[in-house]
Amino acid sequence: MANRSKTINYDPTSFPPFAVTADLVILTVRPPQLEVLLVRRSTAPFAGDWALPGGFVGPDQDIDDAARTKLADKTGVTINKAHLEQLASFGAPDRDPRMRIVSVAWLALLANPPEPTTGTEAEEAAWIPVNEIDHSALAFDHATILNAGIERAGNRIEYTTLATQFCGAEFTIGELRSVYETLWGTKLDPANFHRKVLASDGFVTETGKSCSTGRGRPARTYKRGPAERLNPPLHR
Amino acid sequence: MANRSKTINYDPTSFPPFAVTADLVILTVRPPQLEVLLVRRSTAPFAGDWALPGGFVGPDQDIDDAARTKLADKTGVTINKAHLEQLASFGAPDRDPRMRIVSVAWLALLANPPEPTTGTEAEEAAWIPVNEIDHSALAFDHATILNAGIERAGNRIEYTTLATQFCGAEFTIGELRSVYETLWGTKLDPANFHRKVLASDGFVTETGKSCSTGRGRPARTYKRGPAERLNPPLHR
DNA sequence: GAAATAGTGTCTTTGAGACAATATATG
DNA sequence: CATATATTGTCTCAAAGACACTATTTC
Repeated sequence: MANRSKTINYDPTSFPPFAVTADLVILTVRPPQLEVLLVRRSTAPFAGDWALPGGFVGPDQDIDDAARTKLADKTGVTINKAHLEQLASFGAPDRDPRMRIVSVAWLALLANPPEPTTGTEAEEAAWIPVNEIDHSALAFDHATILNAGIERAGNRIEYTTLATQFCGAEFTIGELRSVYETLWGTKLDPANFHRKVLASDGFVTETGKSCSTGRGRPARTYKRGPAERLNPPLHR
Repeated sequence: MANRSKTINYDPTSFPPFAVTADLVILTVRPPQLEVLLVRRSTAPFAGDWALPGGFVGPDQDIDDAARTKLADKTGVTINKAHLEQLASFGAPDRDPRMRIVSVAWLALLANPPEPTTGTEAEEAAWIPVNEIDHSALAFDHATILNAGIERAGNRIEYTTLATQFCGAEFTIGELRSVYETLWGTKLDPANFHRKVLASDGFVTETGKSCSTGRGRPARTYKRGPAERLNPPLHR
């Protein structure tokens, strides 16, 4: 192969190989907590530490397919029921002590996830509230990746309708509001939030039904609307 | 190494290696045109086609360092004079016919760049107006990457002060406006734009000087302010 | 003076946010 | 009834955009 650069001038097949992994920040909202799916590592390095679920990308596997597969593998949730987007790649030379590994990180947003399926694997997996996580105890550079995922999720719901991905098929405006409050760590005015959501074209559509949530007046329920972008956006 | 997944269950050192490249979308604004730095490939595959500048990440090289190095190599511009951020990674198995290559793409924003330094390389390099590019003629999946870069740049300048990266050290409000108009492909009201920029705290700071731009009343000049985020944001 | 660009003033509309008021459930 | 949540109404303030107007240059 010809050189493509003066500064990096070699045959890439001649040096120790890179491996590429797909690592996932899988978030769910259980008000008032934001939770992330973590696995406990059973082997070195970082044996016993919590880590993001992830795995190597196969030789003939598309990188998004690796992410989708891992998501289904860990949560039993197929891609049509969740949101999955690429987050960023992390590739410091020493981020994994075993070999050179570049991690392509993904962000997944999920509603009402089942308990993690540890069945076929030796690893322990669990939903952990993000504010209970000791970031310095996460394996590799996963604390950095987790932070990037949480920040991205908070930003996304400002301009897109993705907050509904954290709700079931039918939900109340109050439930949707608690998603925002959880991700943003703020309290929002119920009255103003209500009006803004209904005014945002295509954000939610009425089901015609109501549901009692325990105390208080029963709320009307809604389902996801056709819009993907929020117009106008919501502000923290 | 232990298995980290049921679905992907092998020793990554045992399969044909991945290579990782850093590919750059280097943009500059020469009103009324947005231009990108492309190199003409001299070898197969895609010999003779235009491609994004890029190169392999070295075995012990941080992925951002590979991007910084390539940027300096191609433009002679050091990182302090430009903005560089990670865009996304592209890793379809067949995106490069030679071998498995995952590309980490980066976005660079530059003002008044020198002509590309083709000196030490055999490759032809040139600034090409993006609306003159035949996307189907770009090598690999670089059309996709280029589009992602242009879209990202347009979004970034809504919420951040990065538009000033396309201006020289001192610039007029009109020059700044033409950056927005070029990236967004719209015309903005000069009066409202002027007021909004000056009202946005820390966006620009006065130099006290003026400059004549040919015809019309000479404009005051400004330099970049301390702010990184735009408050309130600008809208298209 | 005509044309061009810079910069200011002002009015209208829209959305954000505070908060009062009403509606309907549970205990 | 007290309390809690849902939903509607209303008022105020800030920002967006339209656009008239003034300022200062070149030709």
